[in-house]
Amino acid sequence: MPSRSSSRYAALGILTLEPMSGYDIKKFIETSVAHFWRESYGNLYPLLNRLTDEKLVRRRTKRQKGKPDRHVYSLTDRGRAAFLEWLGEPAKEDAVRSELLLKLFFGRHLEPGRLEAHLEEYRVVQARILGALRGTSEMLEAHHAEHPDFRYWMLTLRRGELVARARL
Amino acid sequence: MPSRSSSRYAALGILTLEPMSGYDIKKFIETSVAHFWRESYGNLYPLLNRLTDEKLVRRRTKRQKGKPDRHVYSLTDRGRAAFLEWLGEPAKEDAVRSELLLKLFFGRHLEPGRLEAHLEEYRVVQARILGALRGTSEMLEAHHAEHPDFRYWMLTLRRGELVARARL
DNA sequence: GGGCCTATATATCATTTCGATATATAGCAT
DNA sequence: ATGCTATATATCGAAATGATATATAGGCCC
Repeated sequence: MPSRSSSRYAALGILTLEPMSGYDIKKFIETSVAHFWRESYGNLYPLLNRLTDEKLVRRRTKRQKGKPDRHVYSLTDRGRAAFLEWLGEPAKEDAVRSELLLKLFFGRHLEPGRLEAHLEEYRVVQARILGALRGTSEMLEAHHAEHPDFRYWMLTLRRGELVARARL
Repeated sequence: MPSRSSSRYAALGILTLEPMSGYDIKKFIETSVAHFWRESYGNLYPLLNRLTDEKLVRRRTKRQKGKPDRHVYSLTDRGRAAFLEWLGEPAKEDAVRSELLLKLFFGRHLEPGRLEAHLEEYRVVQARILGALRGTSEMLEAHHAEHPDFRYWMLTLRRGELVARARL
């Protein structure tokens, strides 16, 4: 088993778009794939160091006054190859962990009102996410015509919300 | 922030049903909530030790010939109280990480056939999960009439599969 | 009856990941 | 003046994963 985590490929994939700093990568994730992918700094920064050691990315350091040095990472040929190889392999099953469903599962122990409150809150969160995503996708349509895939995820999430509504 | 992981409450919740060993808990998870919750032994065993130290569960050891000692854990009053408190709190957002969607996101780099192959594989997996779940729920309906909640998740998953089909 | 697989049962280990916190400053708003 | 937000990296403990080790009973297959 390679056991290489998919975090690394997420980072490499994002670097196919353009060279970025760790901070940029995090920002990019939050404004595009946040609804199905998350990264923490505590994961990202050590990861970028490892990728640099393995020569999958190249680091260039820019000194800045006031702020810490800015490390800009760009993909190497080896990095691109590794990314493409991963991309072609079948996707691993998602590691799902839904606290909401867990609470529903134990709903018998809950006084009736609470359960509905949990569900309602979930619905609100879903609606908020949907709204945010709609905003992003509109922006992307305006700026990046080259990503026709994007509608897939919007569809996915919209259906996700329908599911949430139906559950109520 | 309490930062208490929900793993502990999953374990406590399962122990509200009856006293069990770590092995039993794992088995229970696999045959009931597997489609939205997973636990590994590497997490579960240390967790049970911690819960014992915190007096949220009580451990009784039964010697067995051939097999290792069997540790049966039962919920204490404090454990039950902690579980109920957690149950009443709003559910945290799910930590989603979908490798499939990530690969779709970078689908531009993929030769056309591959993308469909990923999706098709996903659909097959979804169908398999659905089948397994149907089996479990039928069994539960026969044996445990006290859990009317169960239909929720079956609905949830069935819709999940519809979403997957729609995505294709 | 020998070999193999599955189930029972706990434990540990390296690696990943999360979540929180620390540090430092520029710029904007109140 | 004060505080908030954005920029930017880094580290730490705790939690979680996935793999592996150990040991044996019982069933199945040929």
